[in-house]
Amino acid sequence: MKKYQEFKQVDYPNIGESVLQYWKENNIFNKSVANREGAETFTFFEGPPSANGTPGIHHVMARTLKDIFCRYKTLKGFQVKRKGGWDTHGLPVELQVEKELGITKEDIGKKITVEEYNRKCRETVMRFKDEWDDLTEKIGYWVDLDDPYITFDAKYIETLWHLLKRLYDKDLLYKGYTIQPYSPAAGTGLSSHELNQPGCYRDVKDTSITAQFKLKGEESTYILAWTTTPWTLPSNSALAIGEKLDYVKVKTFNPYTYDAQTVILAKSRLSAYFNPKAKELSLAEYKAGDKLIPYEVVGEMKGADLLGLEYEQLFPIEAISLPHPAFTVVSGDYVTTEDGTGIVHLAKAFGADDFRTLVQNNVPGVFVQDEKGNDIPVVDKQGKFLPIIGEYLAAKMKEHGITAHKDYGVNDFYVKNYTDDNEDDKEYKNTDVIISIILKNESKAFKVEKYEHSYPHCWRTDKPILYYPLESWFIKTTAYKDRMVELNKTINWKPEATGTGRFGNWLENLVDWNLSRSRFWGTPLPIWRTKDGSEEICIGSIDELKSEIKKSIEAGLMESSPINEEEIDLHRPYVDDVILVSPKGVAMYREPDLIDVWFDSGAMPYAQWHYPFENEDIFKANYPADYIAEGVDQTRGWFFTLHAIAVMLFDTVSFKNVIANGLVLDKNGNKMSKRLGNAVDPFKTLKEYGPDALRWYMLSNANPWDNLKFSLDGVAEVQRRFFGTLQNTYNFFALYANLDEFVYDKSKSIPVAQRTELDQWIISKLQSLITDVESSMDNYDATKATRAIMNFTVDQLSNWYVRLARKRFWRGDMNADKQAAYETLYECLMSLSQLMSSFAPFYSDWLYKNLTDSSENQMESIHLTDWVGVDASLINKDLEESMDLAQRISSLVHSLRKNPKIGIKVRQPLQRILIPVLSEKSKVQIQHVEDLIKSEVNIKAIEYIDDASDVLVKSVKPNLPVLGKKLGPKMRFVVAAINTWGKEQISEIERNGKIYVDVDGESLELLLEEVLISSQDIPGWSVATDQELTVALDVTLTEELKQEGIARDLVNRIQNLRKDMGLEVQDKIHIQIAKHDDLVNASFENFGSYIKTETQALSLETLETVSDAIALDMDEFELSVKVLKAN
RNA sequence: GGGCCUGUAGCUCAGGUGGUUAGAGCGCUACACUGAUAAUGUAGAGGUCCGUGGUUCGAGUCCACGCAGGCCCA
Repeated sequence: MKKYQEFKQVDYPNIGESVLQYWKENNIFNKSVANREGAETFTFFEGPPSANGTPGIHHVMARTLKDIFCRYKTLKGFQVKRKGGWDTHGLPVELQVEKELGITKEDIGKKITVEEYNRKCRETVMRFKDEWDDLTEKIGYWVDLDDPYITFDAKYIETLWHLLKRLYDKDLLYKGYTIQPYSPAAGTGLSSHELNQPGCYRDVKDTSITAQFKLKGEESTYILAWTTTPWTLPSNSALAIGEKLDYVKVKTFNPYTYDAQTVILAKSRLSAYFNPKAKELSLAEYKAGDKLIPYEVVGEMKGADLLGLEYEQLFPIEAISLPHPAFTVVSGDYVTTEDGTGIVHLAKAFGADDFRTLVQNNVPGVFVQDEKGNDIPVVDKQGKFLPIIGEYLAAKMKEHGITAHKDYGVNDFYVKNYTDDNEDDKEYKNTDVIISIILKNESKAFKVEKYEHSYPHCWRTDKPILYYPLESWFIKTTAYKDRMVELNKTINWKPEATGTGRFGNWLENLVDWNLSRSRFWGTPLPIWRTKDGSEEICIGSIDELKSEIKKSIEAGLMESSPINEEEIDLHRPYVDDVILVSPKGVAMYREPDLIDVWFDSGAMPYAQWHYPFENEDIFKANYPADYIAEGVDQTRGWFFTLHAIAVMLFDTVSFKNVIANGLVLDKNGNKMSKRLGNAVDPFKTLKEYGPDALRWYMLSNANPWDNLKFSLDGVAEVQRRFFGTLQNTYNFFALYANLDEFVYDKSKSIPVAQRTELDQWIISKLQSLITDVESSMDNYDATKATRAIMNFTVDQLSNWYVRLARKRFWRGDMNADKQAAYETLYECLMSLSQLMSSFAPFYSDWLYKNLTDSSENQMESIHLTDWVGVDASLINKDLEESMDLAQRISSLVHSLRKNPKIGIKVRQPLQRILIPVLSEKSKVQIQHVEDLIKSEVNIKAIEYIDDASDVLVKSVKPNLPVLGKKLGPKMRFVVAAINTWGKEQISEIERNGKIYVDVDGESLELLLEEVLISSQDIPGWSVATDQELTVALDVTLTEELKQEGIARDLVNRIQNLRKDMGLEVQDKIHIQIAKHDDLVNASFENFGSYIKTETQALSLETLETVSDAIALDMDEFELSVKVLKAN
């Protein structure tokens, strides 16, 4: 019975499936958590995905990255609870439902009730859960899928309400407004997502005005500002300049009224406003009506010089006059001179930049008061001017005799075409045009023209949108900005720059968090208000809601509770039907907004455990997280909301270590998309390559925080090179271990110190590998860890250890040396299975089982084992250096042998190599591995050349890093001098430890350690060198060497014959050979026993002739040979 | 427009604190090995280190300005 299973070929996908099955049947994941009960916790937070779409290959990346550190920490002895989660709210779900039902947002409440709509959302959002779970399992992402948190769950929402109330109680929740895209035609705000719908941005021709703002206290001097939205001009309350930009003062005439005037604009915009042909014209000779308007630059200044200048309000309407510092010049960092005048007109209500700039400068905006005393803009929500402006414009039309396609009443001044008036009417004039004409007539317009630009439109009504102030609820994150910045510095970000740069800068420029969303499917804002806004209540729990409902029913405001007590649902429409009663006995209605879904996910550390209503102990043991990982696109999303809530409410970080991973692109570096057809199907890839190679490829190919150019060829390469090599190594072990009936038994194993140097070396290398993997993983660097494991497996273990030790496994019967080889290889494979288990969880477990099937005290799975750390006593750096020399020397000899001038194949033994040694130490180091080198490159002896021999030629070069610090600019002279040195100077510095060099008449002392001495040549020999190492090869072929070469050739040919005959490794043979020339005959005579041993021949006969012989091609000649299988 | 990331061989990527001749794997070419064999080894060819300036005795590495691609935000 075979102790170690052997495999002809390996079906990696099948390993994945069968190991997965085994895990399920034996509950391995649960055990891996349960086994660590009572141990220190390592906390991981799952950033919830949304299951309303199918998972892609990038999710394999993200989920693998999450998985590996949890597995690693489990091995290290921590208990790692990982609760899965689902993100279920938000616009994408709503849009998908609307698409499927063929409805729009307007239809909600009309064609379909909110109740039905939300039920549909609830169904849709988990549609692909099964597919997600399937992928999660198949890639080996261990996370609790049976009891995940779900953001639409009433308990989950209850925690959110609790958190919101805590914010409310700290005065961090307030109602304000912000400038948002708004569709007057649809009467709703638009999300940036809606704005990014194809076709939203359209090229339109709008009337643009360069308006003239008259400076106070100066005669006819104007600042020019350009706008594509003239209707915002009545709301102007400041002008912005760029402080570093250059501006000019120009004397000229108004092109419409021909009045003499002085204007100010950016210097680089001169040519856009003035015809160069007019430059030579004299101002004095100008006559009103002349087409070419002369101009003269009369002053120049920086933007900073303009700051604080005051000007007259453009539309002097009493009701909208403002106190100082309105109508002054302020600084705006976004001002450019790409178009316009380099001066930007600011209207607080109609631009986000405008709003921000004016708030920063404490400049009031143009607003009027409604009946409640609230500020409202002069444009109403239907998109038309309030009568207060309408009256003014209507009066001005009359005054200037302006006629249009219709009679404009005070309520007709829509700022965009929301009326469906016929724009093709010859007399058609919109509000922008009317404003332009008024300004032209009043000498307040410098230039009016049609301007084509891209402007966003409402995707539902096709009408242009407005940027408009909308009411919103905010979290006052700015109040905690400094603390957030401070605590962020304690977070270990991978990569670091995302933490300091992208996230750090974001925190530095923090604005208050706009929580409000005007939608249907999401967490409702738990705030109820009286109609006049004077009283309000924030509800923080279901119990509180119930008791407030009770009060309200008692007060007679509701007949019964709209909330189903049996099955509590806190969504709309039920909460909207709840009317509460204020302390003064007034009815309170819920603020209709839903909250930003990012609050949902940012609250998961608390809500996943229904804290503080339940599970306080679990929460406390698992907060904050030790580790999280998500895409870098989440920086201002999940990473921020986690951080913000934690800092504001708990004064702590939410996570201590975080990896922000990059994107998965296609192999050409393009974004993957289903539409373009370059998306990689994860299920198909898994089926073809299995989970381990896929995971390994993704981790090892590039750092996770860089974008990954995903290529199936890369996966195949990992599979072949790494897994294939490892599998070959295992198979090699299994084949011979089974033949020798070797079974690993630690208690009987030979102490490492008694094994060969090769064994000691690979064990030492293995310890170094463990150190590397540990430190990489402790530093959240999986790429380094996987690369180190690969290098060890392929280069050290397989291509050096196994290759050199091969014969020990198959020659002769079981003995101590053989046992040591088995044990060494076995120990390496066992260690590898644990080291790689985090990254390749399936294959490693399978390997572990194959290695331990016949062992008595095996664990059920590698994932249930304890981490076997480094045994420092087994590290032998000296030996590692020796072996490194052996590898390099062998490589040099190989390169010499295949040099065209020499051309002697490895099978032909050679007498000796010569190695110059500069110190006794390096000589001893090489001597340690002499036998290995000799057998590897097939030479009989190594001879050393040291100072005592006169054939050694040394060379010297400067030790630049050392000398540079000492000499600085004198370096190159000294370097030049050193490069001319010969034997004499070298021996002088070696003898005295120093030497003097003349530079420019100055004598400089150079020390021995400031130069590097190496041997580079042996006169009369072919040498090969690699850095300080030099090897010479003796190519003399003696008779005996030739005979041995022939013998080896024969062995080689007979081994081929054996294989062709289909013989098993242990089969014995008889050999008959026909005699050839003297050299060949002598070879068989002298090396007969060697040939017999190697080929497992019982006899070797040399005969005059051999019947039924095969002609063996020996390159230079042929031999008649017959091989018979022994009985 | 702003912030951040990336740019090194045909491809995928390494290249502490600046140091003489910039590395690995894949691919390619040649050779070798043939009891790990649908494997493997060795060697070779292949580079304006995105560009331009600067700092320095010396720059792939540090600084500035650009270019190209990407992400996020306006």
